[in-house]
Amino acid sequence: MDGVTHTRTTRLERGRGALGPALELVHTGRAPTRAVLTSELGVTRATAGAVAAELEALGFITVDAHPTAAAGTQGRPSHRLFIAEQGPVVLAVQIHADGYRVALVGLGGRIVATTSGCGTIPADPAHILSEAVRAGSGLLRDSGRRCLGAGLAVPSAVAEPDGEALNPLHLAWPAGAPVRRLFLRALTEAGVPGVTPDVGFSGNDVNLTALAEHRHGAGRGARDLLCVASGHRGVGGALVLDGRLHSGSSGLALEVGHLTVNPEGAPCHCGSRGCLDVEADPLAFLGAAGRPPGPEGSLLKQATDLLREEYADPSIRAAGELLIDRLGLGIAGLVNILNPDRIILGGLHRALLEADPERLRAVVADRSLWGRSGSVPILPCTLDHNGLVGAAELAWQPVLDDPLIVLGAEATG
Amino acid sequence: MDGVTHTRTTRLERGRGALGPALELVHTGRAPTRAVLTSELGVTRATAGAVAAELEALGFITVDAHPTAAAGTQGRPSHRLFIAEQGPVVLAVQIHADGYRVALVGLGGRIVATTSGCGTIPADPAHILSEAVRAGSGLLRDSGRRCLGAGLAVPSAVAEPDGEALNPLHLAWPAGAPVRRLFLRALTEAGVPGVTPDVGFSGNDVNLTALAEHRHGAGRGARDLLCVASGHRGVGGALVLDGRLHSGSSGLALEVGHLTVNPEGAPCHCGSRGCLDVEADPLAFLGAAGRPPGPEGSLLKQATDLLREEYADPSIRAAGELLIDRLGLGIAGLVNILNPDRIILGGLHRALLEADPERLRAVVADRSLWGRSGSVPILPCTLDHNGLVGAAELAWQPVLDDPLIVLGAEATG
DNA sequence: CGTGTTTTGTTCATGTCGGATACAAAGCCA
DNA sequence: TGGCTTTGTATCCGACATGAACAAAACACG
Repeated sequence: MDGVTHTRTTRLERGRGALGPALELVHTGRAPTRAVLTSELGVTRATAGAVAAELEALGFITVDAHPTAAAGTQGRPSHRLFIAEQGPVVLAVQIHADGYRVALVGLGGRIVATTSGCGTIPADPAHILSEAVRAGSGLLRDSGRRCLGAGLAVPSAVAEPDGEALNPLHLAWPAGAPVRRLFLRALTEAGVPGVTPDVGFSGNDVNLTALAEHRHGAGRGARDLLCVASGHRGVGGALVLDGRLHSGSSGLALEVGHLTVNPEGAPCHCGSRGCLDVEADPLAFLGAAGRPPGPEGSLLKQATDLLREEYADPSIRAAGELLIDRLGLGIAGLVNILNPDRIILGGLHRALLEADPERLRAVVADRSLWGRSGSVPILPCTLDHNGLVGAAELAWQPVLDDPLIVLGAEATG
Repeated sequence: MDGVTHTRTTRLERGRGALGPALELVHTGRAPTRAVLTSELGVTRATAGAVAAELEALGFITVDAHPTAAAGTQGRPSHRLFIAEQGPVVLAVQIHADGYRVALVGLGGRIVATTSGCGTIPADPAHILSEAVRAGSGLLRDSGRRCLGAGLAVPSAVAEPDGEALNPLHLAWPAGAPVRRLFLRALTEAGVPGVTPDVGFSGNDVNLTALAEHRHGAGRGARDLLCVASGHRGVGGALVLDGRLHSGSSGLALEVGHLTVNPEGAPCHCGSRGCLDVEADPLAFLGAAGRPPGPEGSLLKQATDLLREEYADPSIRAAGELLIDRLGLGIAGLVNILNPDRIILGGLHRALLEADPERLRAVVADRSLWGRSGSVPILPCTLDHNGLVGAAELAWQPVLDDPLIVLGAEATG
């Protein structure tokens, strides 16, 4: 029927009709049935039916043959749409202080297969990237799935457009390592296919956490989503605007670690004092609690364990409240500048929020300018492996923008 | 029985083809000829020709009948596109501390006619809005132009979605005055037509300055544009992302006045100390210069006159450098958070930049995190009446999004 | 139990929009 | 004057969404 089609994309490219929006609805779990798809897209049943048929033909979804009627509804039951069991995936790689993790991630942010490697990260980024990509390539072979792209998360700000890791914190990597290029080369050498010639995206892990949570977690439905998180050392931030990551003109936006939250605070390597980076990270909490970091477990784990298990201890509680107050001050400043409609917190900050939700919300409300802004919801992150899922989102994005590009790339797993 | 559904326009509305983008190109001066329009839109000559013909039929543009060849070019000379001489306009109103100003603004941000009224602003916003709108209505009658909408600029943060002036600085208005509703009512009573039922938009004046400069001034071509300005008291900010004003989820974004730039500084009404609002506005400069404000001339005028005429005086220079350092600190913080690709300064800050451009750029580069971010261009605003032009942009926006809506509204000036 | 009612899915004719191509027009250059 | 280059236009066609009519699959109710 509808043939091979498709000439050139114009510069007015609107994302090729309703296919892209439809796939995005499926991806974010907002299209459980054809009927919902119809209303969400705002098109006629005819169009939604055609779109669903095309998504099925492309292998993204399956439609149940014999729908069961939901209880208490009238009319003909709508066919349900499922993400295809053996549908395409993307390869996601995350580098962290203790090693790497690789996953195949399907539509809907579903982790299909995952593996990881531990050990100290060598000084040459190419080594660990190659190792991770080879591991991912093995997962791909085993799964028999088609791969549409790959994404990378690193614990560093990533400069656009070249994809250089500017401050690879707590890795032995040189500053400015061209991680995107190295990742691309590793993919090419391992023979990992993709849908576009420039397959392979990279991004700093807090940015990707925000993206993942926006699509599949605590940020669902938010228009302007602010994410603040502290994993190991330092504090990171990210902003999703209208469903797109705002990473600034050169990829360096939301470096929130150097907001001043304690004028008499500790000196920071940025030259100032009392930056969020040194006042509200796990090390700062352990210091305030009078528990110097021990050898076992990451700083984050030590700090969150303390918060979760010993918050009754007055000195721990005092340290927690101190950090909450500092964090709240920083967040209030961000609220005044960005006026997001939701804030989500990860890592240590999630644990702080869960230890005493009211205090943090009160501080933010108190220090942000307008009462209305003070009522912005503050929630904990909810996804596992959200950095990894976020890296996958980067790779999925071109497919969501135009699902038909998969026709151009011939590749099988 | 069937098919009653789907009266409404599709939610996929992409802005009706290439017409909107084409009008926007004309509006921003990037479509001088049909040939340029063709390449800028990325469509075929046939399409661009049809689009230009339609814009001409709608009365937005005129096409010269006998193009003159540009020197040194080969081939058939392209017909030039002009904004129609007697084309439609929008009504722009700006309220400021000393009165109001009204203008008819055509495509391209061209002020076609303007008038103003002086005097103290009465406590009831409805009065001055009515007076201004009546003056604008008179301008419209005299001009004989068709009016497509109206926009309002006020010196206050404006809360969305209701359009309330939260902090009408230096006006006797009550906080929370529903200026959008009052403006709409004044428009209706004066019989000013528009293209949509909810004609009439309002916005804080720094936001609108940013919008105007982005479209027609120093911000042309920037993708992420940050604007910081200080007019009378306090400091305002605004951000344009991808050509759209980012005003936050409730219209309160970029309230940059309460960034801390001097931990030992003066107390601010927000409860903190050393906020940009009280450390880098005209009053702060006059105080630092040892010149208490005099009775004649606005604070802004007194401050900028001092900067422009007496910068050789060491005490004036010292005060200027002090404010530049504080401003630079605040801007550096914003650069770290927003990573814009251009910054423009208005009001006092423009004068500070012009007094010593290198110092400000050096401070920002020094305090922003990455050298690359430090190289962000910092420019002075260039437009006259940029708040007024920005208010007009708000009114033009629906037309730029879909030029065909003018067909639905029957109205003549 | 059969008949309406409601909701969903599909088929087909229609219309709009932009692309592709061929051709015409309007200037340079020799 | 005849190429050469660039721009504008006429015509055809494909892509895609609409709208209406029809078919299908459930429930409601006498």
